[in-house]
Amino acid sequence: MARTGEEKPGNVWLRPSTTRRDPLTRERIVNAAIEVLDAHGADALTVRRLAEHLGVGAATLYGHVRTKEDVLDLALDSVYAEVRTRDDHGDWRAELTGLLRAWRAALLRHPWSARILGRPQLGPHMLAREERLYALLATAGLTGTELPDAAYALSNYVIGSVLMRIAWQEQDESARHAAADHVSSRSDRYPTLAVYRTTRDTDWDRSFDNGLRCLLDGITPAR
Amino acid sequence: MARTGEEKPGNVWLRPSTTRRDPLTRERIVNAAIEVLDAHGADALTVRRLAEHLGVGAATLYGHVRTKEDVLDLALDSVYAEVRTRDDHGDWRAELTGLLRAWRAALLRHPWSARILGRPQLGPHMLAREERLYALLATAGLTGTELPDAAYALSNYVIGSVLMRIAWQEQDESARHAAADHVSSRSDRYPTLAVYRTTRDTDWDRSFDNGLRCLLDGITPAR
DNA sequence: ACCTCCTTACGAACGCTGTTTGCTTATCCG
DNA sequence: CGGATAAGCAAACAGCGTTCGTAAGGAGGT
Repeated sequence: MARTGEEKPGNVWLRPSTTRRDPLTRERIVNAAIEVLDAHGADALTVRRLAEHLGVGAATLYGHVRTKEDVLDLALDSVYAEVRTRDDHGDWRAELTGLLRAWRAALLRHPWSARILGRPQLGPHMLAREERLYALLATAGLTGTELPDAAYALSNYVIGSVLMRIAWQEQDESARHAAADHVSSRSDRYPTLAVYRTTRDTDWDRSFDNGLRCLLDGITPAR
Repeated sequence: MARTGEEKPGNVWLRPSTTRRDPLTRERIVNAAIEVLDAHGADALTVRRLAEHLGVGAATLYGHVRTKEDVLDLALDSVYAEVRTRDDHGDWRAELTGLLRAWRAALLRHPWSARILGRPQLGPHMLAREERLYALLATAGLTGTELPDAAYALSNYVIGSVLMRIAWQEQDESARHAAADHVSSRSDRYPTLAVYRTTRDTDWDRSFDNGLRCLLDGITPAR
């Protein structure tokens, strides 16, 4: 239809694009997925909606990705890309704290990540973060099984705190009140909870740092 | 049809049951759900399959439960019922360790639980477990914000370790090998991982206990 | 013994979901 | 210009959670 002799100079701008209107790529799919996830949550990401968001038919996505789960895995690794792995404080302990805080913060910025945390991650950014974690623990002087054990403990702690935080914040104000009432109205059965849970407009970040400090204290090798 | 004059003595045993063949209850539903979940995993639990397992139509379930998610929440609380909350070691620390180990073990016994951990739990058994946790920490001498902070840290750690363990064990042998190869073949990019991850036929229980010890060391109030 | 009430059960349908198939369409190369 | 090659996609499929109107069957009054 185009590209004939009657083509006039300047028509480049009229033709859709020299290469098929910007080609669908895995990267574009993942970015669009993250936009949808951030804007409307994990449940809102359906193949059809994602395709629509890309101005594309649903079946087209399957040319670039094998399943929807693939998209989620890629999206999560993209979140891990936000974690700064180099950040020189000199002090290994300060740096480790920074790494884990950044890890947690990145996940909290994308609450839908909680739904995907429960499966093995092997993406490059995720592995880069873990490499950094191991390297810092080595700097700290850990060796043998102590090192993976420490990495395991710290990872568990971060993952768990993200999960609980998101679970708590994703229910609305009224549900939280109802939960608090539920406990305090059964103070006979839950006496200790009734006392301490009411004081629970906690500063999550401070609590996280506190627990992390405890862990790091325990992990530091005996001297 | 029955119950007429032609009814003969002894026929009680032939009639289905005096009260409608044992009535469907929320409890029966939850137990059946756990059976299906344990036997075939989280994905296999569909409303129709659950109904079939109960010898009942799918729509019937909605007379006893508002949504499928309700069933999952109830099932998870049922798992928490397996956690012994009283178990006198005298020593608070030993008891706390026992409680958290039992908590983790119960969840690991039902790997589908990992899919549900990411939402607020308010069931009676879950609350009983948490009350026990708070009570033990109070016994340990914690007060003020230290107490919920410690509970938070310990919970995070348990939840996280369950999640990671299940994520890892749910992929088959070949996938685990592929993952290990993937890392060790990129030892230029992941030097520390390549060294320590290969030694990773870890004893998960020992690692868990190690981390827990670290946490408890850090949590114990200064004297 | 019959009729009525009322709880309980459920087949069928609705609007979704992720994924596959086979055809159409657009671009590139000779 | 023509034929090859790749990309895009409507339609269909099987299955999902959930709703609705209807049917079934024991309880209680007459």
